[in-house]
Formats: sequence, structure tokens, C-alpha cells
Amino acid sequence: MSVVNLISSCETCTRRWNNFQHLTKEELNLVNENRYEATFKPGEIILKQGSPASNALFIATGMAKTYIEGLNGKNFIISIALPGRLILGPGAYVDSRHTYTVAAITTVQACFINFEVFKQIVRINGAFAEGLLEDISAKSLGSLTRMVNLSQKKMHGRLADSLLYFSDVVFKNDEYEMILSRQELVEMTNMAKECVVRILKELEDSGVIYSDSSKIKIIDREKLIQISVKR
Amino acid sequence: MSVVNLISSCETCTRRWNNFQHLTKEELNLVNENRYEATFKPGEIILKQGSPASNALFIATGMAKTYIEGLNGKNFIISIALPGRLILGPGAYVDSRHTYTVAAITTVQACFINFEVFKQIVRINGAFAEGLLEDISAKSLGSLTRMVNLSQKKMHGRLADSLLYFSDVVFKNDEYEMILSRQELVEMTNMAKECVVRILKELEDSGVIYSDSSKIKIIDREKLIQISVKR
DNA sequence: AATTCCTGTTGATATTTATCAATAAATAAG
DNA sequence: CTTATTTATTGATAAATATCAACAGGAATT
Repeated sequence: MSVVNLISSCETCTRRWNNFQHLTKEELNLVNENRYEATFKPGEIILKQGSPASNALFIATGMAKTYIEGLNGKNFIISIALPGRLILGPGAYVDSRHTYTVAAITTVQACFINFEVFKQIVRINGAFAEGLLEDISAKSLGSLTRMVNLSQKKMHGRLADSLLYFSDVVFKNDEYEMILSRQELVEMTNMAKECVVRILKELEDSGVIYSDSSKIKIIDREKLIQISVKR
Repeated sequence: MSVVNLISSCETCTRRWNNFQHLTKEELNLVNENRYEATFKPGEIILKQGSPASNALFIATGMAKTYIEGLNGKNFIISIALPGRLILGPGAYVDSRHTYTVAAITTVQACFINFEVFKQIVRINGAFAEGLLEDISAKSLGSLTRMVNLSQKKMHGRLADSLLYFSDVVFKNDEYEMILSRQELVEMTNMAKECVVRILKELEDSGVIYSDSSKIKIIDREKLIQISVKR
């Protein structure tokens, strides 16, 4: 097994977390020296819920899903993890455990940063700490919004939300490859698989989207947003 | 209107936020000098969702509910705000807006701390920043857990969760006054009012709780926990 | 005390959503 | 290339949950 780093350093990395801009050269070096790379195949688990939160994770290339292993073996997908974003569950600062599992969807090149080092820099660098607070707050705000949406919207609205999430956040394109299986869409929208299938078909039949099993194209965005808001 | 402070200073306050222990005398003084008290009657709004997050809030005495004003005028109760805890929505670090509304349930004596001052201290005091990160992380972890529970549990389990929340977190007692109306329980459990009434009755009929409209007593805690977990 | 208004309660019914069963399609394994 | 295994799809049915309608009980108001 090769352990050669594919990324030469944090300093020159083009996909690094924005918040690293607040670090001094020395601090960035410290991060770089406590950095470990690994490559994961599709389906492989990168971080496991409940295991010690000894590292902060960043994705250099590829996509992963983050999910909570909930009741009766039912998963709950939280988000799609993308390059350039910090992946650190709140448990790191609460019980020192990973709050959720992260699994590769595509081939993923990952960077692990020693969490003790990370935490130490947070303590001594106020701007970095503030950046982390902003990051964590944005995720927390997202969770609250999602919780309200999942609670107050019916199936159509929830599925529309997910379709828009992939378009607006993940691919930034109206046309995309649906990288999640129907089962995974279930875990994102809190629906039964049969319902996901039926409502996708309904959306296609009514001309809101085009869907060819794994391809999705948003045709009538206005209508999709309307479905997201009204149902 | 009287604006005399009822609490003489943060230094001597017995109900202050734990994290203030990390402040120096000067920092604590700075907080104290930028502190404003106000008393609210039951039902009055203390913070309004969407308004500028110009203050961090603490409750000295009494109880409040924090809730998001969601879709179609439907509220979503996030938590019961209690003395000694920081009340600061994630929006403060994201869009400088209050994420949720806070409304007094009982008479509430509230402390407002200027958020710019608060933020400044976070920047210069690493231990305080870490304490804030722990606080925000704990809330974020709580949100994620709640989201999974609301998504994956059926009505019985969700209502049991709320009853246990009041017992374990709010009153720390098996017997308590249910301070929320049926409508508010709806906003906490994501159920219809009629269903709340029916299932409460069911729980009483099966000897799990005693309930006299506003009084609740948990009689069979084991069974209630079982309902929370299994349904 | 009478009236109004709101909350809570109950039974009946409608809607939403999940499950079951059967089959088709796609993917993995031999 | 063929078989096994999983995933996706469809229709039928069951379960969960919401809504509707009617009324009771309290609190607030006149």
C-alpha cells in the first residue's frame, strides 16, 4: 500500500478549507505536518459513527455521503461531503466521538488532520476560531432548517428539496447524475422507496423534471420550487 | 418603566453561564458593563426570529420556549430555555439574525449581553471560545439527534420523548406541571392536536403516566422509555 | 350572570404514507 | 455468457396520521 502524499502541502493546496487563510505560516506548517492522506473506493467507510474523533476530515477530490445510523438500522443521510469543506461532527467537541459515518460515493482522496493539533490552533488563533464558529453555525442553521422542512413538508416537498439540493449545492447545474440510489434517496427524504419511485415518475410525467434512472434534469425549476414550498 | 438591574453583577451571579468562568476579571467586567436586564410576562416575546442578533440572551429566572416560525404559520418548538444556559441561535454567526423566536412561558427575568462585545471576547480568549464551541456543538448534536428521532419515530415515540424531556431536562422530576398547551405539544412533537390528546389518554389508560390536564406524573418510566425507543 | 372566545376532547372520516407481493431491470458472481 | 443477487418498479392493500364536525369546559369580557 502506497502512503505517498498526493498533495504536496496545505500551503499550495487549491482545494483547502477557506478558514485556513487565517493561519500563520507556522500554524499552516503545523497542520501540514499533522496531515495524513488516504484514498477510498466507492462504498468504503471513511469515518465511522461512534469511533474516536481523532481527526478532522477534508475531501480533496470526490464525493462522500455523511449519515447517522439511526433506529432499527435505518440510516439518515445528513449531507453530501464535498471538496474544500470541513467535515467534523459536533461530537468532536462534545463526547470526542464521530457523530456520523462518512462513506465514499465516488473514489475519494481524503485529508485527515490531527484533531488535537486542530483544536490547539483554535485556542490560540481567534480569527481561525471565529471561522470555525461560522462554519459550525452554518451547519447547525442548516440542520434546524432541514428539521423544520422534514417535519412540516409532505413527501412531494421533501423530494423536491433533495432534487434542488443536488442542483444548487452539489452540482451547481440543472442537469446531473443522481449519485444516490433510490434507497439512499429514502434515507435523505424520509420516505418509503416505493414512494420515491412513484413521485419521481409523477414529476417526470408532469414535465417538471426529466429522469432517466440515474440522470436528472430539472426542466421547470419554478414549478419544482413551488412544489418544495407548497407541499 | 423601571430599568434598575435586579442582578448586581456577573461576577456574583449564581445562575451565570458556566463558560464565564474562563473570563478574566476585566473581561467579565466588560460583559457586565454591556449587560441589560428586562422582565417579561408570560406570552411576551423576548427575541424575534429574523431580527438582528445584536445580543446574546441568558435567562436569570423563569422559563421560555424557543421556536422556529415555519411554513404556513406553523411553529416548531426547539427547546425550553432555562436559567444558566446561553441562548444564541446559529444565525448570529451566519447572517446576524435571530434564528428562532424566544417567548416567555412564565415570568422571565432576562439578561442581554451585547453580541459585539461577546464576539470580541471570543476572539481574544481561547478557553472561552472553546467553551462556546462546546456549547454550540452540544446544541447541534442535540438537533441532529432530534431530527433523526422526529423522522424515524412514530407518534407514540415522539410524544414519549417530549414527556421524558420535561422530566429529565426541564424539571428533573418524574412529576411536573405541563407548562405547554396541547397546541404547543403539537409544535414539539409534530403531531395533530387530536392525536396528542388521544395518545396522552392512551398512556394514562395503560398506566404509564398519570395526567390531570396540566399535571403529568411518570408512573412507569421503563415502559415510557420502551415506547420512546420502539415506536 | 350572560356572552364570547379559546382550548381541549371525542367520534367519524379522509388523506397520506408505508407495507406487501409480484415482476422487471440492473449488477455482481461464477 | 449465464446464473445469482440486489435494486427498481408497479399495483393492491394496510397502517398511520390528519382533518372535520360537534360539543364541553374555562377564562376573559361585557
